[in-house]
Amino acid sequence: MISNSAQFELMSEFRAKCKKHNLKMTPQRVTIYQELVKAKDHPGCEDIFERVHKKFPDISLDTVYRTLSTFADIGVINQVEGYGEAKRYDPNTGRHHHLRCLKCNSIVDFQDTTFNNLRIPKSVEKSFVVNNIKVILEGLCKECAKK
Amino acid sequence: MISNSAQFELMSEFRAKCKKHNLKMTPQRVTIYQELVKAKDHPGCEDIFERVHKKFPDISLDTVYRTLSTFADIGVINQVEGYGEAKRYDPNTGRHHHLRCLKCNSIVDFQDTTFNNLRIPKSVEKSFVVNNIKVILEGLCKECAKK
DNA sequence: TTTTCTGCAAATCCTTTGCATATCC
DNA sequence: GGATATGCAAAGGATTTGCAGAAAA
Repeated sequence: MISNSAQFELMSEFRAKCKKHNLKMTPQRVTIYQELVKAKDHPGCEDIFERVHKKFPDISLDTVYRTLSTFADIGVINQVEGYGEAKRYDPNTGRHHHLRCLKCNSIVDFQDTTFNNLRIPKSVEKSFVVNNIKVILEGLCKECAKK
Repeated sequence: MISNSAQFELMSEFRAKCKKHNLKMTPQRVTIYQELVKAKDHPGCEDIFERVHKKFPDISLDTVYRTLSTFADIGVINQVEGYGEAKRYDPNTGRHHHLRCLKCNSIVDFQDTTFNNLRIPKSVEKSFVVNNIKVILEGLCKECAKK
């Protein structure tokens, strides 16, 4: 549960970040953000739309799409797996890790012994059967970093 | 570059796995698999289709979709980020990690100090600007593991 | 008043499905 | 010969886009 003061703080941060990026405060944006903060299930656009729609029957689905995308752009929220992109496949079924460029979407394999030997935390073992550990480094590849 | 003998070995493994899962060997499947093994770019369905199409002009796009999906099911290849699923968002922008259930698609946050303190490998630093490290444990959640 | 956002509708992209025919074992 | 795979066409789901009117700064 989030305390009232924490919620208030989140809300001011949100307003500050919007201001910084010249985003106007609209009731749609506020409602969507509030609904997001409550969510513990890493919801998709449709999920958020359904929840927001109860309080705000006139909101349209594409506003939710646009808003979530904008929020992610300015770092108010994050996108998680999946990325809404097309499926991609890897013929290398051995242990390895990925660099993922956020700009050009390239994925490059790399090896690292520390990452290979990560142990599953005890606390996780009790509630989850882990098949595999993925380590993904997200950022910019050499070419994209130049620009 | 993959040596001829390594390529031959991959091919026998491939045939063995197909046999085990009662998959027939068709020229489409062989061609798709060969094209995949050569790929270093974690291609999508459309990519594979274009490459295969040059050698095999009669192949259809949906065969490629079906085949790649089948290959992933039997573990001949792996799906990587993205998963072809809808976008999902996380209001928690702080450091944390994810458990991802492969069956029900739930994503649950967890904390772990070891994972929090992973260092970016030196070899990576030279060729990549890392924004964030993601650790994702994939497997089955408690409910799905029961079945 | 100017810039930005929203809702609507249409378009686009990715993926799956049903079915008849062709192919593999 | 029997089971399975393929190609075609159509459907389905997710996401984006253009545009005119509405709302925020």
